[in-house]
Amino acid sequence: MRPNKKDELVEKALEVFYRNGFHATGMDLLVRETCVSKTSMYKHFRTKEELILAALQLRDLRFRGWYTARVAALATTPQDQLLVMFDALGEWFREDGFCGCMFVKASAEFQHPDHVIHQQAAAHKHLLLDYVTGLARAAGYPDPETLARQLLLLKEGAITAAVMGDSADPAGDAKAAAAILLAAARAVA
Amino acid sequence: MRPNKKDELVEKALEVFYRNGFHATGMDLLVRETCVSKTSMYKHFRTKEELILAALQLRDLRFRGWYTARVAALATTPQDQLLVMFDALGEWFREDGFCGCMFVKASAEFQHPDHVIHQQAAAHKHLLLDYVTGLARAAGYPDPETLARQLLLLKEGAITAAVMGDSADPAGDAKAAAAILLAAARAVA
DNA sequence: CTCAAGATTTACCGATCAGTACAGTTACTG
DNA sequence: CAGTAACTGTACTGATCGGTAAATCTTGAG
Repeated sequence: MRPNKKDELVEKALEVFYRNGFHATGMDLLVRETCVSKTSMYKHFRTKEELILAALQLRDLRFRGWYTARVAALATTPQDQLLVMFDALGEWFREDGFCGCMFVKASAEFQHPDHVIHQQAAAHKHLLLDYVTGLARAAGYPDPETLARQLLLLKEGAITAAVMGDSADPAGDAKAAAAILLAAARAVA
Repeated sequence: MRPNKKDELVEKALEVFYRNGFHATGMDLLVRETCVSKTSMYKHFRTKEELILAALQLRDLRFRGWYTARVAALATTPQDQLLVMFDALGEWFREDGFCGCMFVKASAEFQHPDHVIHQQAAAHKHLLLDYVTGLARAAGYPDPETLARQLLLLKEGAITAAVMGDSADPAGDAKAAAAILLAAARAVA
């Protein structure tokens, strides 16, 4: 049971779950794609649910890492970062293989709020909210909590729009709206 | 084959799919819940996919009917309706048994953009966009298309937030943000 | 080399999946 | 009443679901 083997399994599972969905992906398929036997798979993860949770955790770390780094690269001041977070979003939308937010999909497939998977998905969103709230506070806005929640509404809405194809440039729409909200929030200060 | 029997089946399927998910709901369960034999079920709908499409169509008609009626009841002018659409949204969130947008969930479970179910889900969102664009145009805003797209970002984001529990009152946050966007759009005119 | 301990594979479990063959039942026609 | 056409219920199909028992292979110690 090499420790890196387990990571490979999670990696592959993440990819397949993201592309295929959770219920629609059977353990047999995962076993086939990872070139590992079923028993070995179940040695690493006692249930499918455990594997899903591991995949979501990896996704959370990776996405938040990429996203915050990208935002930091695109702008230096918290004020500007609140805007370029929508540019980073647009880059994500245009990536090959983009098909929505894994956590939204997870909570859609495991709907019950008490379900572990649903809660882990919600936790990811909460961490993102904390991140944006921190930016808003650092930028000196009054009521950074409300501002962050509203910016996240735009972000989540843009993801949905990107998946459902309502708009040619959902991230751009969101960024324009965000600029208005930011200006208005600043005026109140 | 009474015509109303088919409607009952769609009705029940809609409820179970909404509560349980699509892949997670087997035809056996639906047959059990509708008190109809499997053969009869497959007489009305040749495949599960056909049943899902019928359920989505009913949901589309019903939700848009309810939503536009509720908005019309809460305000008379298009200008005010663009705001109270978020009050109606909040009422929906607080309904018993609310568990997100059926079309978002459908497109999450049937991800491929070419899939019939995905497209039918996208069509619903497009009809809603047309509705809001119409309101924005009637209210006399310049660039009603962009304004409508941005308001819908807030609406979709609020739905996600309501499902994932980021916020105590996502509809209220969205309404406040919408008010700012509306004022800014008016100022440009 | 021998031999035990751990990891891996094969083959399988009962349950459930979407979908169907066929016999039985009903209801309308003459 | 007989005949028939439409409908319904039972019982089943092969495939796949998540998960496992027992056999096989690998490995390191003595």
